Amino acid sequence: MKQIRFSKQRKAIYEALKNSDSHPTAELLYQQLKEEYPELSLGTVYRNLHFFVNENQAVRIDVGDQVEHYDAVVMPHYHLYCQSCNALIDVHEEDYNYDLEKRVAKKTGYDIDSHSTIFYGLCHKCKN
Amino acid sequence: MKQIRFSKQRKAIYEALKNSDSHPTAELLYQQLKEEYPELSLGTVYRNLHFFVNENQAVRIDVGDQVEHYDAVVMPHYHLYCQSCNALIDVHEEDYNYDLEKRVAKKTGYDIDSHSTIFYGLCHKCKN
DNA sequence: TTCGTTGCAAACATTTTGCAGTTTC
DNA sequence: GAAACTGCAAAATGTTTGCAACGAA
Repeated sequence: MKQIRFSKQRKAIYEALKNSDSHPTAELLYQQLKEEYPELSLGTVYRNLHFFVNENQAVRIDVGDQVEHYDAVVMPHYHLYCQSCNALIDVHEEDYNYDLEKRVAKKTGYDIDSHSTIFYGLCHKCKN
Repeated sequence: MKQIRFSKQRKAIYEALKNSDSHPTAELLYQQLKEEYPELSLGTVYRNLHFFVNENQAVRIDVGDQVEHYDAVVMPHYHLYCQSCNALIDVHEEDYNYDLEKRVAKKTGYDIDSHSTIFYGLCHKCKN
């Protein structure tokens, strides 16, 4: 049984992630945290983000822009990816459809754990 | 107005993609085509896949395994990504929900072009 | 004191790109 | 013949990793 330690880097990375609603990448968190922890390394950010995902303290979101986005909100929800400004935005207004998973599992015979749905389009700013 | 030319490489890549139902990556198509076209280059495969996506002759599917998958079936449909064997499989049994897009567009005020939903779980082989 | 965690830098994997030569129309 | 396309190889990008030093419990 592996012991878990809470380094100040780990705490800081988690706080920064939790306080962000922009679904930041490792690089973004790194840039942001470097001001307060100049000795911080990008590898540490990656390692901790993976650690959080493993511990169910974060989820990874892949929208197809070649970078991993992370979210400390682990409750399943949908996202909009703005094709103009590349923002990744929560969609609170539509409930995550667990029923769809059950229905597809039944119809297909696959075991289904979860699903990810991402909307592509334009955010409020960019639609004008 | 840019003229389009149909090189034998372009035709071969498109045929290979169309005849595959495994949602191949550029690398996979490259390996497969190299037998018949030993001089083929990976860059050409990438360039053509991007070309097809631009021309709406293919779509890119991102499942979070760090590689781009492509599909010559451009009609929107869902996919299952098997977390055990990493296969990417079509889900024909559930209709693509255009209504969801409309509903979310209305509720959120975003312009929505499309959405991607990927189910994560286990395929028939791997669930046993 | 132990061993989990870090910083650093090198390695790795995937995708993109510049350029000279080739092919399509 | 013009310009789109290719092959090649180098560059760019994003992520992972080995290792010695550090630090949390």
